[in-house]
Amino acid sequence: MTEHASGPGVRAERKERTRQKLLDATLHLVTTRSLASVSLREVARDAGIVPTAFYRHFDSMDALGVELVDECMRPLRQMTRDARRGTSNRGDIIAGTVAILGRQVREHPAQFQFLTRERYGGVAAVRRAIAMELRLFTSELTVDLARLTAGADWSSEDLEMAADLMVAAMLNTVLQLLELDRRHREDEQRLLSASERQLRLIALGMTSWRSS
Amino acid sequence: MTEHASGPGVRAERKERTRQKLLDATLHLVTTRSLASVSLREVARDAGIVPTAFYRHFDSMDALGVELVDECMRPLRQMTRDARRGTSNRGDIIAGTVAILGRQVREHPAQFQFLTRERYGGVAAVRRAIAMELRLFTSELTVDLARLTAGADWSSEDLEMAADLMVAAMLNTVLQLLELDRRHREDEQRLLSASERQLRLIALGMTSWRSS
DNA sequence: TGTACATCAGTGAACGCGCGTTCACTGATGTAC
DNA sequence: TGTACATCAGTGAACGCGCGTTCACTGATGTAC
Repeated sequence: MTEHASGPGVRAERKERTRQKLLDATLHLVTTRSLASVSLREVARDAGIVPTAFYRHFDSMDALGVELVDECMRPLRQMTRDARRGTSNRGDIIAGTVAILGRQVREHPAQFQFLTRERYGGVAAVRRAIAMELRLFTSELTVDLARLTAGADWSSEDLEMAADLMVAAMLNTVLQLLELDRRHREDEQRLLSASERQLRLIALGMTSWRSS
Repeated sequence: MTEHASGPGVRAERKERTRQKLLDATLHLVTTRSLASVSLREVARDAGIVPTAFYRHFDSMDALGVELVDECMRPLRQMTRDARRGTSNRGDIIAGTVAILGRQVREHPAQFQFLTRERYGGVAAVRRAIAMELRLFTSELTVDLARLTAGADWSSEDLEMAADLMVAAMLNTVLQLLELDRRHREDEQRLLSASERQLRLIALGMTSWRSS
């Protein structure tokens, strides 16, 4: 095998490039419509291959959708990592997190569009994949909150409740950001400011929780 | 015209019944898939008429979808009215509201399913109709909050921010309720309890807002 | 290095199917006198 | 009340279209010797 000595080889490289073209074409098509209404033939056409060649890469559009979830989750995971790093350096966790959220949505609108639209969309396998990733995201935030509230006798149930609320608030912000993305960008700061105050409101509630 | 003297007439009654059958059939089909993937022929078949007769009632599936939004909004509007009535009588607004939310979702799962799934679904006209209704819902809650916080110098912007957060939290609860609806109902109370604590956490934050 | 064979991404014809929409129609219900 | 005509919800045949999927194929790339 040439591959072991000198890399993936020309054929493997080309295959990977086509595969990526299929994913990109689908992501592009799905910004204006739902995944369920995008056909295999459309995707193949936009990727520049014949419909039958699609099967060299994915078993079905559903399978492609699941792969696309994984790819679109990368900005979200990056966001978590960035937020963690920012936390250890500066003081204001909330301002930093919201800024990162805004930047990620601005830079990867299609990915967030896909995730939020298909979260309750028509393809069950895609729904499940997104739900799993979001559960992971919430449980990570729960752990972060546990660290931040150490000593204030929070039950794990209440920590999860608070994390869930924060994730809901952030997802709501993402949806609002995506909605205005198509009209006027000037409102972005207003939205991010509201998002920041929402998280601050929750944090403020947490300082009084149980101790009130 | 017989109608003016003795009511809608046999023909009009039958037409209305068929129209309702079309809406019901669509609502039923849409509990497992997205509206965009439901065909006119399927709906007609389930309603017991020939595909071409569909056009006697709606111009297209999109038009039917918009009508369906209106119909599905009724439980939500009822919820708002019930919550208001409960507020004036008893003391604990939050517990009452969450109980009403749980009851409405339990009694009208298909309607909530449709609204939450199509909120960011593939049909633009339906998305717009739902967005309009939810904006109305949030603005009504903003007014309620203004009444409750009278004297605590809240800006209208902050009131809207808080109302938006509460609506996001409640929608998140609705989505979670619908997810478990298909598995085990025993968790319903656990979810509603978490939802109640989330709203309480926000309310707690509001009491310290600005005054902190 | 050169040759003979294997692999496999992409091709193109073909299929049967359900779709939305058109059209001329039927026959029960409604209206006018 | 009885009759003649109008309305219109629902019928059924027909259309052209894009769909997912099958199949045998081509020819460039990879492998073995």
